[in-house]
Amino acid sequence: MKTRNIHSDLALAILGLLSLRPASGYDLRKVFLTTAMKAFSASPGAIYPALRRLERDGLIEGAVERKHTLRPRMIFKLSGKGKAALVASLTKPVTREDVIRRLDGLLLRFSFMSGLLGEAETLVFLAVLAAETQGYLKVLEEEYRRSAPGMPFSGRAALEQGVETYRVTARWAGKTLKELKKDLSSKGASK
Amino acid sequence: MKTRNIHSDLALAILGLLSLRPASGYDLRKVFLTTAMKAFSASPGAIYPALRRLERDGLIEGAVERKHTLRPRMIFKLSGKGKAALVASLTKPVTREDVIRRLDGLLLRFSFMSGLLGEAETLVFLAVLAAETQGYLKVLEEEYRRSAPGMPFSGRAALEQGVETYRVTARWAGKTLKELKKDLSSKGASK
DNA sequence: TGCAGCATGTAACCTGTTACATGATTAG
DNA sequence: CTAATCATGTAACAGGTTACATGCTGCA
Repeated sequence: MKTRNIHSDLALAILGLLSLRPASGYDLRKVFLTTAMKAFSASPGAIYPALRRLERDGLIEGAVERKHTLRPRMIFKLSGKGKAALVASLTKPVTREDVIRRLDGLLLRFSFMSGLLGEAETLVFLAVLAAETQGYLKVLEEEYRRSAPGMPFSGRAALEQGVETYRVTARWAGKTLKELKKDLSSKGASK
Repeated sequence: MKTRNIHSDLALAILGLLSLRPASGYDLRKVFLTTAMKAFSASPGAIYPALRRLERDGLIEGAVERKHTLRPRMIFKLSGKGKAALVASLTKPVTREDVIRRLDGLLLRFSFMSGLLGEAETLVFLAVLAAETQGYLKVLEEEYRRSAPGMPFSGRAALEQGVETYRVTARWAGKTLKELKKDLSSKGASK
């Protein structure tokens, strides 16, 4: 069975949220408006077309609720195919490119892993993420060393922000990886 | 004179780079491939159409170099109109929305300010950026306090990454603001 | 001779933005 | 009664991605 791949972060976010509980387009909008997922588009012009595409591809299924009343809602839930596509998307290999240009997407994928992937797979993801982030940090630090002296104030400061951002992310990934490893080994011991 | 506004980060990055020195499409690609601006698309399918649009709108001007040889290059430089549009784009007010959804764009704008804006304007930009980042950090921290206990491991960890990222950015903005203020006052004193 | 790098481009496809539009329900 | 909120959508437009395509130049 060929699982269609998910193209955009918005589609991934929708599938992830629907993996937690069924929801209407409006429910999803509220999540995007009121939680830390504000980083995503909450505009109807993005959400409703995305839902239609996901339904067209068989990744989600909509059911009309309160059919008889005058204000029906479309409640969507993840299909088997949708769950497969979501899991496939979460387990895609992590590349340096992803770390540089799509870090948000990587964090989004990670945020949904607990309910959908085993701890071993989550661990692999985190390990690669930590390594690649650390690696890119080194590259950026080296560039800073070379270039900073000749750069104008604002350019240099902006580069500093980039370095510091990757520094905390690398630290965070390392810390989180350790936590997860501890979880795993304590479970292994109690077995 | 109505200065057309710049729509994408890529267009802004191109104009910013051309404000430093004229360059060909290929030169720009190399910058995107080899410097910290890797975060931008370096694909020809993005850069060349963007250059054509900027030229169409009169923001840049292309001149064919080495016309007589068999391998001509198009060297683009910023026009007066382009510089005006760039300055206008750099001085647009900073909103909370920008901090949440387009932080990269804000940093990009900041990175080009030194040569194009006065220190006073740069200072205003940084002050608002610092305030809004700090403000959103508070919101995220509050959300973490409320939600973290009930969240699954990976969701909570992802939220932590967000909090820590905004924390360093807020700190960075505050620190950079202070540096700039010191610069300004020492110049004022020596006058 | 052949390969890496220079230099530019096109086309199909997908997605997001902005702005507009509609109508129902509920709280004050 | 009326404003806010619920709930869903459409259309024009712009932009990026991927993949493909072309031909030159310098070097080994």
